[in-house]
Amino acid sequence: MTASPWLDDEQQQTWRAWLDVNARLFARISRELQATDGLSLQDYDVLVALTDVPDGSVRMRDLGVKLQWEKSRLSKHLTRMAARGLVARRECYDDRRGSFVELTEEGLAAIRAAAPGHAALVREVFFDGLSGEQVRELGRICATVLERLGDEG
Amino acid sequence: MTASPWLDDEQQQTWRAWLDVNARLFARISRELQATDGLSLQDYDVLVALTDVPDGSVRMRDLGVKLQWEKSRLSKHLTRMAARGLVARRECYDDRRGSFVELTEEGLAAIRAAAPGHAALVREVFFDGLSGEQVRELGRICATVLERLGDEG
DNA sequence: CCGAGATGGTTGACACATCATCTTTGTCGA
DNA sequence: TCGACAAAGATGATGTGTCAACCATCTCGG
Repeated sequence: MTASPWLDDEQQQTWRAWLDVNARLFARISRELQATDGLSLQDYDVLVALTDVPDGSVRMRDLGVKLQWEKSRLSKHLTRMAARGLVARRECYDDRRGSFVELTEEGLAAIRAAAPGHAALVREVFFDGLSGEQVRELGRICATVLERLGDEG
Repeated sequence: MTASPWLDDEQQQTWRAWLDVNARLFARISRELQATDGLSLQDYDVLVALTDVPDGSVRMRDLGVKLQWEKSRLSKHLTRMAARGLVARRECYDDRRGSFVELTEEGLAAIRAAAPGHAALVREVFFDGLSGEQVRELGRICATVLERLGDEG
């Protein structure tokens, strides 16, 4: 903290490239997913999280932890998804404050339809240009930064 | 396209880590900037773009190209920023459809106040954990992906 | 058992992004 | 020069994220 706070040229350049890649990657994938499957990237994340558990049913609270979403964000997004029939809410009898979210038939169909195209796109724009060693290095880099960000985001 | 569209385990893991890093990094930096300087990351980007030019005055159109923002996004954001006194609009006499945006004293003061802390935070959570070689490799990776994304985002 | 505080979830106000559409103005070829 | 088309920017509708406040319920120490 005593030294200059500034980034050197190389860092500056890398940082801008990082931001740029992310913005474009996100925009591209998100637009594609919306156009071909009618899902937002956030819908996709929720559906994936729900298919990750055996019976497709999770407590809101746990879903929030898993996705690292604020509770109000989760609540509102699920309301919208429920209105579209992709998920359903179920009461929680153990803890009457709580509630479960479960995958509907429609939601399952949607994620099944979207997943292959999504994965293919990610490969096409991201992984197909990188060597195995680059992918490993990138994995290490991300792990390092995640560590520095701490357990709380 | 004939092969399986899926990602292998290593790719899967790296992809999730990448998404996670981005979400958290963005959240952290954005929250910090808002809390300490009252600026959103988007405000910051606009102000940086304006300080990049000698007289702190740019055509909307050029600003849009530089930031890669949709024109309506730019228009609305600048309206909000102008209402807060960070920027001002000026007429364009060459092309009467157009308009200029210029940095105000307040805007300049805001970016000057915010920049050091922002840069320090980026270094702290991002670069300080990485070796020079990792930074260079990351730069190459970003460049590759940017290329694959094409000139249009 | 009770009351203070923590927790789960929803809601309202507002910041922000996107899409479609509109107005004004510029451009360029017939 | 005029008329079609493109470009610059603003705007309204809608979807989404954040923050703060809220209600209901749970938990736990006294």
